[in-house]
Amino acid sequence: MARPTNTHQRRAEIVEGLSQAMASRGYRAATVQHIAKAAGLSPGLVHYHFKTKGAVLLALIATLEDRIAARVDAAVTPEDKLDALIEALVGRGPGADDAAVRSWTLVAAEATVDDEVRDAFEQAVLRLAETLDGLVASALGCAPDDEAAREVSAQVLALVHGAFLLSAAAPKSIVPGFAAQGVRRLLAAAMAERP
Amino acid sequence: MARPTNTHQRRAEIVEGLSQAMASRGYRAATVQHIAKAAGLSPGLVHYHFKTKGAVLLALIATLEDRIAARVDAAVTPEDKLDALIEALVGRGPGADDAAVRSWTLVAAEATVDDEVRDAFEQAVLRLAETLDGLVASALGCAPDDEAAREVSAQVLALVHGAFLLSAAAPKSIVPGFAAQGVRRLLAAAMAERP
Amino acid sequence: MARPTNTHQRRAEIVEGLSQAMASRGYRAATVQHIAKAAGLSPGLVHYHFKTKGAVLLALIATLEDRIAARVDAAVTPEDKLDALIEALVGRGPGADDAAVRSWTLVAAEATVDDEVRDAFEQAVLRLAETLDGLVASALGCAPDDEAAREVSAQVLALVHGAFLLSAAAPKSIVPGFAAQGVRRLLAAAMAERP
Amino acid sequence: MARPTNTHQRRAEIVEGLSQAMASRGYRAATVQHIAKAAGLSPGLVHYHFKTKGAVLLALIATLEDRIAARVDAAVTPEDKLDALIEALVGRGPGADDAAVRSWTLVAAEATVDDEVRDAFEQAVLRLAETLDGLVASALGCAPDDEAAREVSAQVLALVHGAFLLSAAAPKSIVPGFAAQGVRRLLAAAMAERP
DNA sequence: TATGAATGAGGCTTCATTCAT
DNA sequence: CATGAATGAAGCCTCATTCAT
Repeated sequence: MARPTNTHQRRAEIVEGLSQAMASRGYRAATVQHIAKAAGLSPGLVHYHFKTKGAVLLALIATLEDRIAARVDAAVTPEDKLDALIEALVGRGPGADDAAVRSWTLVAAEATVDDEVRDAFEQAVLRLAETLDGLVASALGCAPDDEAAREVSAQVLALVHGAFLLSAAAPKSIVPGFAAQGVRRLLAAAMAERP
Repeated sequence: MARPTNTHQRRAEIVEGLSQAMASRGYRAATVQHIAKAAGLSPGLVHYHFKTKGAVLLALIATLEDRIAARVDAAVTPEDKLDALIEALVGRGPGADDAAVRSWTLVAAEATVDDEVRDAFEQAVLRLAETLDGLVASALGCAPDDEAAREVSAQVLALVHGAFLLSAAAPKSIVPGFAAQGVRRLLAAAMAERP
Repeated sequence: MARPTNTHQRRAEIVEGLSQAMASRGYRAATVQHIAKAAGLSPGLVHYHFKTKGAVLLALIATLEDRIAARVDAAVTPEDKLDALIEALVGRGPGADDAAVRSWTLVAAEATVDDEVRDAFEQAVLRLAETLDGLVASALGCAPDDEAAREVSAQVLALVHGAFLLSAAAPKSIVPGFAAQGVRRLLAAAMAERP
Repeated sequence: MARPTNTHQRRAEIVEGLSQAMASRGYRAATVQHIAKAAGLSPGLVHYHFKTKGAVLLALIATLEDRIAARVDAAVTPEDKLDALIEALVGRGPGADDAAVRSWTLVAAEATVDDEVRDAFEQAVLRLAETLDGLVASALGCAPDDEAAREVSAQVLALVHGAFLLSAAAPKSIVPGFAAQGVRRLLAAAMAERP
């Protein structure tokens, strides 16, 4: 009798709309109008499905994290998983989504400044870091909670985030592929340090 | 007779005001009122000295770059200069200015999204990178335009930027000092690669 | 065969929903969503049964008036009827309905400002006043259209409405029971004035 | 050097604008646009001088209370003061301001529904009630904190508020002057009750 | 009848910028 | 140079109402 609900679908569309809008103008400048237009919806509908614009951003964080995790899960060996995680964060390889990677960085920037966003982003990063710890430990041949593994893991995370930030903010300062190579260097040095 | 111009001083105060205001709220949310209040001035005066809010941001980029360069210049040996550059970007060591480092990251985020800011930020980064190239080359014992040196230099830059981004956006994901150690690892690995 | 119409029931539920919603937020802030939720219905259904939100308010006025009249009718002697009327308007006694009394005052407030509501509210008040005229006249022992009776009646009405308005808007300014006593005073004074 | 401040004057104009706008449409329907237009100002300026629309309402409460108190103060004998207070609340006599009296009732209605407004309105009513206590006590020839005096005072307040509410919401139900006579009746009855 | 998604007008508020003083 | 009031465009959000199902 009643209409079938399409809330799930619509919410996904709106989140995608934010991602598109953010990618080209940043979060603050991405107006609800922009989001709606990018999703092919009316502005009012955005607020029908999300209480506030901020709520869309939180949903986007969850979506991006899921997408990254999915790419890691799809890989089989630890080496492939490590590559997949890096590629997902740097935006290369199959399944690359430029808007998504740009959004991730812009979310980080917003997290710098908004408490609620920081909390959500931090949790997502910590979950990714945990995954990364295991992959790095496997590469180094040590336990996942080994201190060295965690340090390298954090450095890899920083390198990768910085690489994308610079690639977006100062494109001429980077060269394609340098991030992946940097990760290899970090791992190599850590290996060499081991007794 | 005419009172001495204080334009230079005022502009510096306004730029510093933006840095303060940005540090706690980001560029977009830092209103001209906030800038003026942080500088102890009236809002109208901001526009007397700068045509637009964007112009203040461009001035801030120049100021931040100068400050970093000054810290590098103050160091004597190449090793010290390298440390100084890293510390300046990560916000540690003497002369550390939390607002300045936060501002630098937030400028990077804005550069991601605003063409004019990107141009200015990119130029600044390229100049810093050039300096860094030399320091890295010196550490590796090769020519400054050696490809390996430039790659490592870019990786260092990425690592450092990422470290600060994460320290601000997901503080729990990082550990103090991990960035400096990461830089050492990158250099060590690069050394090891050399024939 | 055709399913039995439940329109009557539904309309009553919606009107009651408005009363509930108004009681806690006022008429303007009571959204159709609130009304529907309070009635346990969907928003669309409100507009299926009522053309506009204003139409629900008009129906509420009629309902409230009926309810007051019913309490008066249920009483037997003129004295009891008078008490019943006052208690109904002040919201005490058996059958008291806090939401209903609050709604009545809020309807009065809306009547102050909306022509259509004023017309409906005025008619209802005039009918109640007519009843009250008779009861007061009976108490005073004079004809229902005696000028003194009508004046006292109007004063009683004003006292009672003001009592409830203040009890809702400035609760600390009133004491329970003071309104009923005030009515007695008005009647006593009027009695004393008679030759 | 700087411009002389006109904040005080502007705030008063805005408050008066709200009073005008409210008088004809109620508080909720009085938009900031309406307020600004009634005051001959631009909408943005309203928010330059008041943080929110609600803040203007709070300022209006204070203004209305002051105005009433001023009329009472201007009278000399207690009898005159009592008359002045009643006339001020019912909106008759010299200094009558229809918009102000309508606003007072509409403020009461809003107080019914908004906590912050209720607090402010309640305080204002309590201060007026205290004044009224004294005047009634003087009329009855008893102490101002005599219980009877306070009861009568509250009844007078209720009668007067109700009278105005009805005069605005159901004009046909009232007759000019009935409120003042009602007050006299309340006082007369209270006198008669005294031993 | 009933549902709940969808629309679009309009409300409150913010803010870069201008300008009279 | 300096102040701070003033403007107006634009943003986020709400909500009565409509409509496909």
